[in-house]
Amino acid sequence: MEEPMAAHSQYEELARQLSAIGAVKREMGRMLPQECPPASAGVLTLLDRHGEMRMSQLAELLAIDMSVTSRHVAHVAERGWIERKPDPADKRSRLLRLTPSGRQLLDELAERYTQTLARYLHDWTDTDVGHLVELLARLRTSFGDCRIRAHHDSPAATRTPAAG
Amino acid sequence: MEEPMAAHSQYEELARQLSAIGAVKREMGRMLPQECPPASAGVLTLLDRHGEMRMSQLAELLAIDMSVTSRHVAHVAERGWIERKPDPADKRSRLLRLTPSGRQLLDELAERYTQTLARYLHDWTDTDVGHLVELLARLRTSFGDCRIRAHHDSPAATRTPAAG
DNA sequence: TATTGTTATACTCTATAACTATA
DNA sequence: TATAGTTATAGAGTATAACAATA
Repeated sequence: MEEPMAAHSQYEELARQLSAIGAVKREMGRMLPQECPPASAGVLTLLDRHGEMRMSQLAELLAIDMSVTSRHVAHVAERGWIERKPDPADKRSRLLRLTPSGRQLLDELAERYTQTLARYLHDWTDTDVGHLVELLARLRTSFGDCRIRAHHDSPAATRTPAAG
Repeated sequence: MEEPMAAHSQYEELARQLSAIGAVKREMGRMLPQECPPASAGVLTLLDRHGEMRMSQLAELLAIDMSVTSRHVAHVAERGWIERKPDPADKRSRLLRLTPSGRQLLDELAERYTQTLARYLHDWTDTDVGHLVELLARLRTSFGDCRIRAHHDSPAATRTPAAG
């Protein structure tokens, strides 16, 4: 028997846990190689999963403003991990794509992530990890779906609201 | 049938989800009142739950360096949300305690958190929320337990390593 | 006129190191 | 000598606003 819209007694506790999970994120970040901050790893991972894309799409996937995305992309491009090609369909756009060097770095990242988590989560079952992954993904979806309509009337969400 | 130490195929996915959960944290942070950034809310919440404590204890609970804790504490103290009393048992220490004003702000925070989460998680059951809270708490524990031994030999973890 | 992407500026959060005052 | 706490400095991350180039 599930109870949607019930007491909500655990909302404050969830807020607290979300606030405190930053410590775990920071610890994961310390495992990254030099020159590759967490934000860069995020860019590379998304380009690997979703393939070639434009800045605006990447900003949407990262759920951060495009101005911030632009900086992160410049960082990884300067190090040769991605390439930026002009978009033949729209000369304002640039198409982002992983380079072989970037893919090699991703292999390194995957190994470090796996080693780190294997050490910290040695007493977790695959089922536990799967549940957590599933619930985190669902949490992001629940927030994301609302975010579109919540802030402004514009459907493009991760854009600077353009002058006030 | 659970399988501890199995394939670990979902470790990369967990790393990705942890990286992306920042968007949810930021959205929660936007619901906070002026003058009260997320870090201040964390300080107040912990003092409410654990009662009067010293700086070092708070830093340990926040899982951040005491120098950072000092800044956050100064911020909330300047606004009258906590008071810092000298510790009669150790003149170097200061005892932190919520003020009535701070408790009043906490009531406001709880209401905002609850309203925000009730809106975003309207289709979640209490069981779902409980699972997520439980798994996040366990994740922090798994990382925290390792962190003590991982960095240095000293058992006091959240302290600047004192000169190199 | 609107949109894509970049850059400048400011703010939050964190870590390191140097410092003080006690212990 | 070691510890509790503060402050100065540096670095990562993000948001807002102004801008250039193109649609």
